[in-house]
Amino acid sequence: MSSTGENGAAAEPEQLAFIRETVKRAKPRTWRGAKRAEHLPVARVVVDKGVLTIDKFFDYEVPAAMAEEAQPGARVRVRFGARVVKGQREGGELHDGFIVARLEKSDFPGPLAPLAQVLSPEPVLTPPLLRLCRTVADRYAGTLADVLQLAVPPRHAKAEAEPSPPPRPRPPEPAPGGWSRYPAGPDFLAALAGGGSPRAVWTALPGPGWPYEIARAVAATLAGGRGALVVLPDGRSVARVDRALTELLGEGMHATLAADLGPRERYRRWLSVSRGSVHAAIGTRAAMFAPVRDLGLVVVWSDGDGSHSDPRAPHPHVREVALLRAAEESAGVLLGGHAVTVEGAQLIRTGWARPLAADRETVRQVAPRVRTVTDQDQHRDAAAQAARLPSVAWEAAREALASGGPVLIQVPRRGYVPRLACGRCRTPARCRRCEGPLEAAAADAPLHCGWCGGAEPDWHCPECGSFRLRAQVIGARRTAEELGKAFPRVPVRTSGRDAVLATVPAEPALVISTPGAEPVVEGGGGYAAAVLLDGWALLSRPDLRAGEETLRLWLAAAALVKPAAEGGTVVVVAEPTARPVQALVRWDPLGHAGLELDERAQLHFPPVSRMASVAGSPAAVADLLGLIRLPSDADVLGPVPAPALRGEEQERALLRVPPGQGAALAAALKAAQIARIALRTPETVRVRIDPTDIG
DNA sequence: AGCACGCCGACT
DNA sequence: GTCGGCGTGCTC
Repeated sequence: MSSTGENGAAAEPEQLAFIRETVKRAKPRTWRGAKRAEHLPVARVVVDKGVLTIDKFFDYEVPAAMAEEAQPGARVRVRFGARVVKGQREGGELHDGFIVARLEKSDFPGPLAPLAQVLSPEPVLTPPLLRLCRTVADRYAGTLADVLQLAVPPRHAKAEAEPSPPPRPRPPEPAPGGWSRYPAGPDFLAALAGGGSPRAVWTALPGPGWPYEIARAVAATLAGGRGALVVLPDGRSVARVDRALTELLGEGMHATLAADLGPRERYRRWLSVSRGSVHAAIGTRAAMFAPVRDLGLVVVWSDGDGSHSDPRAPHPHVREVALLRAAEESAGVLLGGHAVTVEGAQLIRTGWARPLAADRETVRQVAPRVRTVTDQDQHRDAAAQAARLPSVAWEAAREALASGGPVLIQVPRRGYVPRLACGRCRTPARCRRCEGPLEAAAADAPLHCGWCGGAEPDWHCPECGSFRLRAQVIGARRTAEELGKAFPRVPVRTSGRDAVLATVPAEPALVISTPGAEPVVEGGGGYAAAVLLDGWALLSRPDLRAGEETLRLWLAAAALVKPAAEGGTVVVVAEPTARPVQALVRWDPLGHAGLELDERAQLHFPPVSRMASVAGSPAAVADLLGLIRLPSDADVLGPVPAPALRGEEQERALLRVPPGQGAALAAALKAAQIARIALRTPETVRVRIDPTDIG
């Protein structure tokens, strides 16, 4: 076969793609014997190479032709892994990297290879961004290269060629607005405007005001001559703050770094921040690294939301990155939400942040009335019974619809797949032979075991003897169908995973939503009522955060309901004595977070202790645990069997250290990982600081 | 990761 | 004598 490509017409698409790629990107010359730059001839480079370049910088010679462009922060290509043949350096794979410094001389004893190419002189990796990425990598036992991938967006040449507008003018100091509802609110704004760095854990009042409060905090920071950054958990909340900022400051005063923009627009906006044209940035998770200059304020909204945790290694969390930035860049912090996380409560308790909350009287004025009801309380009405609505919930929904407002029904996610449990006492229905979960292919279909497949024709509950079964959670779709029958002639709208509604009209309707997908009522009036169904399903999840998370989901829904004075009612179907239920009834998220924090402290759980998980094959986990040199008062929990991965047996161990030793734990884990690579141990161990799924 | 260098057993 | 085993170490 010819190697010259005459058979190109028959080539596979991948080959064509490869050819196009190689043709498009000009091959950098070797710069063999080229003159080197006279001034600062050494470029220190962070090479964007996977795990194996264990966090080292490499020095390269700067050819004279690149002396001007090869500035710190610039993207470059370098040859890596070359070999020396007959005194000449040959080959070496091209890798992308960033210049971190220009130096007079290198401390590397051998000869330096020249930079292959300056991809772009744009100084994207600014010193503060580099410092932040280094700090985040250390905090999470990850590599700088991994964090850089999260922090610096891919280059888009056209976007880079466009000039950014001149720096935006500073807005005037805003009036306190909704912040005057919080005793410490006006002072908080004034401190930001005055160049101070106040740090607050903000319990946001229910209602539609919070995006405007965030916008005012941003405006105050800009007015004081500094920059501001806001990170929110999803696109809908970004859009709300985006609108509030535009209303308050006008067009073009902030950059919205949304994920759905396309690479060019995204990079264009990122550059407008990096170049200092725009002083405020908002966005979802990835925006946590936005290179806002002279940062005066970082805002994180709803820091308990799971999407603030980055799924990519080393899994940095928006709140933690925000706190690291605030410390490093002397910025203020606003950690806000309708709920308060345990981490927020801890920041208050240690004195690092101040609580920013309204007094009880104000809360009473704006919060809806909350009632609890157990789901044993069945309604007499046949339709309500079919919809499994307790009578209190049924009445509340009926009255709310009659009053002319929409009613929100929150249903835990699960779809149609029924996981069965005892209809009376909620004990999961299990197979008598293998303890596997019992399932039914359809409602009224015969029972069988989900593990061994055996039939279970005459099940009864081993705990209470009941013969009644029910699906553990009825999904949003089926709830919608059944409620539609229960309330004929009332429109039913659903919002969930696949189709999330941003808003619903302020008219009678049943709005069925999974937690976190609740639409906002147009016009700012709010729902007339909300019914929070199947609370037990949220509360009984085997997760350390189940209580905290349930309260967060409930408060987020309840915050969309009208104040009690305007008839707003929330009915939560759950055991009334449960702590999150109590906290919802009293609308006391801060108190709840404090109690949770006490409990975590007692049990030596995070965030009072710092934890890390190590997962992999039993041999690999044992190997790492044998190598690691942990701080003396560290605990090793496990290893225990974990769910198989691609059919491979897996184990997981948890490492735990007391407060203040998180950095030591991360360092020990990183050292052990490096040692394993050096010893050429084949199987990798997945290390995760602050694991999210601990039962 | 690749890929070379390096120091001990059976072969043309 | 040499070819080659993959242990060990490096990549600017």
